[in-house]
Amino acid sequence: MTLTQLEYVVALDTHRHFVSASEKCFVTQPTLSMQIQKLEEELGVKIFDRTKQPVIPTETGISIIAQARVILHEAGMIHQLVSDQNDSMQGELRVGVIPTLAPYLLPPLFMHIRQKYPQVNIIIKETITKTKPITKAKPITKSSTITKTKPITKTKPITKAKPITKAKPITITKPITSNSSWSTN
Amino acid sequence: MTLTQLEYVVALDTHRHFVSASEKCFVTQPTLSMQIQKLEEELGVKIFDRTKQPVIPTETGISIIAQARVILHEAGMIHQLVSDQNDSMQGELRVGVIPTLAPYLLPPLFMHIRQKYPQVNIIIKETITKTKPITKAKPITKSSTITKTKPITKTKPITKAKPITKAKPITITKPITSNSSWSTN
DNA sequence: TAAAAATACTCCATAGGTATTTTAT
DNA sequence: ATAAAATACCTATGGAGTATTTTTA
Repeated sequence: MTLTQLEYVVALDTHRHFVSASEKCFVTQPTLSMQIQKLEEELGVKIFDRTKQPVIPTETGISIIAQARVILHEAGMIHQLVSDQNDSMQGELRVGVIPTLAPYLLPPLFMHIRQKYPQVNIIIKETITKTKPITKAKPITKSSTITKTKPITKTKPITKAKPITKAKPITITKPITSNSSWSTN
Repeated sequence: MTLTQLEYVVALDTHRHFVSASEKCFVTQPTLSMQIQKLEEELGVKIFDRTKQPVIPTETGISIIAQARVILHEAGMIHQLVSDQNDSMQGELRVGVIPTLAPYLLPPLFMHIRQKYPQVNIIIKETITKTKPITKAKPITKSSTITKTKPITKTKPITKAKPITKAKPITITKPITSNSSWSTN
């Protein structure tokens, strides 16, 4: 059993026609035909009744197709899950610190946040104790829209602090996208 | 993304060790290693932190593994589903009919039931109108335990009725079993 | 220095394609 | 007669193996 086979089954159920289904899957009719045959053979059940026109799912076929949809959906969630994890933390994080502590507190915090949530823009405000120490920040939203944030390049306090050594470069790893239905990309 | 890859991921999470995991999957260490790398590459995320000993899942890895388990479970349900459909109807079906109608009613009914629910043992009782026409039958249970039923061979009324022609042989189609975790066989 | 994981290659099983035949409208 | 699905055959991608190197305890 392959995710691809399940895709084909769902496509065929949707179109009830081998040629149209195969086109939607960007493969040829024999390919789709063969893969469905293979799955049927593996499961030991006919999924579609080809004697009818248009093709119609069998009794068991109906439940198999339903389950196939579930699986493909769950499979798609994996991609979803990854991009969520990448994008979930984005926005501004405004931090106020008193100058004395800044060099000690900020660098490790910074490194950690930059690595884990590269889309979070940290804004430091050094203040003295009397003024309101922490500015109310814009909420960090879970969003997939790319809100352009200014890159974190040499904010004042950082330059004063101990230089961040061995900071791993923030690599933008783009997943290899495919146009399959269970891929969310 | 492959179901196999997800299997490997789950296995590695379980054993936290490439060699042991690969053994449980009946493949070699490089094979498992490669497939996990491929998946990581496709998703654009490291799933496991190999710098630690034993290997531990990354932040995102944890959620991916959880989802992988869901998918494999749902995939296993397909096999489950098929055997359910085959085995769900089993037991005895006692039918009482008056002799006059028997030849007309029984053959088509019989064929249908034998084809669809081969594990159902049909027991016919021909009676005259006065006696209780339908014997209370044992409930047809949904069970996976194989209760040995007497094969349907030449029950009285059938021989009298019009011979069942073109009855498709009840083929026991055994799916090609594999010992993978998402296969229920 | 032993293990554990990654690489390098080789092989072959099979997904996929092209051409054609068979089977239904 | 025509469209649809199956079959035959070929190609090539990639899953899996063996051998080896790199790497971490």
